[in-house]
Amino acid sequence: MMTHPRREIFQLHANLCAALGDANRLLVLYELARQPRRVSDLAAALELPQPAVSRYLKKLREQCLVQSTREGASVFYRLADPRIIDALELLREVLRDRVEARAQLLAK
Amino acid sequence: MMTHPRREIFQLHANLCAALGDANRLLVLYELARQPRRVSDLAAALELPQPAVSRYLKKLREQCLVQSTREGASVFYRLADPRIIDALELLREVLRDRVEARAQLLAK
DNA sequence: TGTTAATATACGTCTAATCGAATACTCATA
DNA sequence: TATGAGTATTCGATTAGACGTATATTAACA
Repeated sequence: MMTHPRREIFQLHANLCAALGDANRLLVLYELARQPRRVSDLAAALELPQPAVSRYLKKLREQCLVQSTREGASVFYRLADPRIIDALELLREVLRDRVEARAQLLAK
Repeated sequence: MMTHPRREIFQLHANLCAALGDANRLLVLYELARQPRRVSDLAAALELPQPAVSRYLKKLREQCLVQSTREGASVFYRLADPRIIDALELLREVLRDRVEARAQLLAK
């Protein structure tokens, strides 16, 4: 599978997008965009169980969307690249327009 | 589930991203960015079976990423919003830097 | 070295996504 | 209205993803 070199790039691209395709992982990314955080603080802030947050971070790490640095017993995570939020914001604009368009239709 | 209004938005946002999380759907989007196309032309250009392409288009349509207009027996699809490609290109840059960083490490 | 706090992983389960193949639908035209 | 081209959907099977819970790992420090 995926012998075509062009398709391989699209597969990597898709893997990156797929990592963004989960509401909780987006919450994690946006929280980290506000400020770097320890895993436990992240879990507390988002009101999510710690093992779940660790799993989200793992997937985000695998796609190089976040970076981690250990400090003593804790591990701090930060956003790997601000362009990630830029891209997400673009999509959110598209989403907003979509919702508005739907509202317009209903208002008619 | 998903009573929190903030989380609902993130869910919609995630659904949008998830629609981008498939290599073939990305191929479709980029092909449509080049020019609007009929389903069959799209299938031929991408060397993918037509029922598969229709399925990809369906999911993209559900997320308002593409628009369709019927013309006789054919259906033309076009990109719904150029910002989609902008967002994808941002992510592709992140991807490129990631690959380069990996290459740097290997070259050392 | 034993204990505790912090983080990561493993396991079992359940749901959702994907695919190929077959088929149904839609529209124009004879 | 029967036909054919173009498109969409269904079906069954397989695979991947997400979750909660339990447990393992790591590091600091008594």
